[in-house]
Amino acid sequence: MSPSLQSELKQRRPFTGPEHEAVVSLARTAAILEHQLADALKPHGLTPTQYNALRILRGAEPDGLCRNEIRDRLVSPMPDATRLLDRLADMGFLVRAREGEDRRFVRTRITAAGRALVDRLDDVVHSLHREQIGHLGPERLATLIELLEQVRTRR
Amino acid sequence: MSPSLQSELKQRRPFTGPEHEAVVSLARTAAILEHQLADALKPHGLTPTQYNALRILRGAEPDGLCRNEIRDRLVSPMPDATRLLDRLADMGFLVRAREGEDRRFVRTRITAAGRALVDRLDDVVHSLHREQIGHLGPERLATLIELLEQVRTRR
DNA sequence: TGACGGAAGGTGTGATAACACTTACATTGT
DNA sequence: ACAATGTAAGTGTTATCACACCTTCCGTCA
Repeated sequence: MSPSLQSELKQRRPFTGPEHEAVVSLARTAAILEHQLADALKPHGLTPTQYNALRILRGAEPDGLCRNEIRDRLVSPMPDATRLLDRLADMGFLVRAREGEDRRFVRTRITAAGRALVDRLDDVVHSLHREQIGHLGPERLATLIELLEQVRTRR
Repeated sequence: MSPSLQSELKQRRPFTGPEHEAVVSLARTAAILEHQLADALKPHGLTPTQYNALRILRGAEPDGLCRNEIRDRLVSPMPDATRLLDRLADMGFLVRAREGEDRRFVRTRITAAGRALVDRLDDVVHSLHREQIGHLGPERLATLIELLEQVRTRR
């Protein structure tokens, strides 16, 4: 067991096992990184999830996406994507319209303002990422990415 | 770049670099694991953060802890620990009292009911952890733990 | 001693997330 | 044709989070 996380959390008793420590370590690391992202985005008036949604919509240009498709592509699963998009629409960063054959679908598209904002944030977020995790270097980054994928796919 | 996460999120354009992929991968993996934990705890009426707080208080027996100490030990940083503890107090899982010399401190202690609940949840959570991440085996777990610690400590 | 800064804790309020439920439309089967 | 089922989206409500501000209390030092 690594003594460091234990002392970080000032836990008296050790973890019940390496699985425990790994899951807690993963949760804590992700929470710290996301908190830093939230701080970086706050001056621009976006939350991490909102930024994520706008990025998804930019990537889906020029076709746009329906609500559930956006929901499924979000990094962290979110019910109630409706009101997430409502807020972004209120801010003028996306527009929605029922169009096409199947009238159940609402096509959501990023606006010019939304695209400009996301483009502007690219540098901010990219440099944050480098700052957060760049010190690992290519080799350890590759290992980390591989391990995380193995966690998700249970391989 | 791993093709898998890209296809998971159905992103058309690739990540801007390994740092980007690693951070997104970390966030997504942690979100999935936490969501599973939330599902496992829901039947017992606790959120992951509440469970975390109760675990901390159990580990701090018999002295208890003050509010800020609990806040700092939480896996994911949380302002407003006051009302987190309020809810747990309302449920009868902890008690608070001003005692001791310095009257600014409020000592928080887990109750018998709270302790019984956390004890009962130990098995649930432990088997969840094994299910979530046990397939990696000791060696890869150790590597993962080490890498995550290096992310946090920027080494 | 008493003014001040800092720390611990709490409160008010708005924003966000989570959950159950409802509406609208499309498809399938009889 | 039309009821049954399934899917997309939205709504109502509650719980929780997050921020700014306030109160109490301790320690320090002029």
